[in-house]
Amino acid sequence: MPELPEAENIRRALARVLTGRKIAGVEIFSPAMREPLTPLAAAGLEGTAFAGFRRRGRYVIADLSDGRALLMHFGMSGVVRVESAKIPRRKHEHVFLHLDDGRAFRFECTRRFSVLKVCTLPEPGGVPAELGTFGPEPLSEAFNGDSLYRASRGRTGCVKPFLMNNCVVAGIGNIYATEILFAAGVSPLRPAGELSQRECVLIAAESKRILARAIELGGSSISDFRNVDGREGKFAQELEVYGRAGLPCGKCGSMIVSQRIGGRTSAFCPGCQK
DNA sequence: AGAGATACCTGGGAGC
DNA sequence: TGCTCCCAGGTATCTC
Repeated sequence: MPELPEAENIRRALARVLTGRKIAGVEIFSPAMREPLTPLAAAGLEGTAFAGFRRRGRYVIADLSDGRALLMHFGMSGVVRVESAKIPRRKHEHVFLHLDDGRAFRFECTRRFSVLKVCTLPEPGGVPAELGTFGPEPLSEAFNGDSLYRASRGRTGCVKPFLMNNCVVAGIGNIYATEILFAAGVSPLRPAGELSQRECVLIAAESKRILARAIELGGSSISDFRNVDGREGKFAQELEVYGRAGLPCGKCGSMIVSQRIGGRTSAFCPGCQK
């Protein structure tokens, strides 16, 4: 499903094919999503152009020529395509933003966990209010072992939900949190506040390495910008523990176990992760 | 403030 | 075969 690396690849692809392109019309087919789509139709988007594309965590922010922004989140099944509006609508395509060249920005979401909404920005280049509490970007210098160590002090909850908290670091989801903690050799059950500084340095470093690698591999799967479903990204082949419960660990041979932590399925290797 | 539970939604798979 | 049940996922919102 789309996580940060997939959102980054979607951002890059949209920037390539949509920057400068004008919206000619809005067509909504099924308004019910995480937030209703109906306001999109009344937002007066006709005639505005896509000025640029940014990303914050798993959100992609499309800056519009009128100073507003189109905020998008892909939930767990969101897919965007830019192709002819004449291609018959797929079952779960909920909205078309018609473009001035006969194509459409087509938003598909099977499980309706996605977000697509128009936002005002607090200042030019700022982020919509709902993203204001987000912590640092994992690939930025602001996120490092020291910052993670400081943020974790006093936290009694498990490290895995801590790492998945957008306010701590933006955009790390279940799959990548699982893989990062395996690579760092840290059990997902460890209380965040008990991590050593050295472990925080390792977790931050592995976060950057794994996310950068996944962005690199995700890029190749969407070259034609048709199918941006994260499940088809090549990083899936490099997962070491996620989805491998019951199978032997590739490093030590121990059985990978699965446990619900913070309401999420978590796979880890009891031999490698302490 | 922080932690945990829950609702939202659909398709796919397991089990009967 | 068809039915029911459960699970997957991120986030907002609720309670404690």
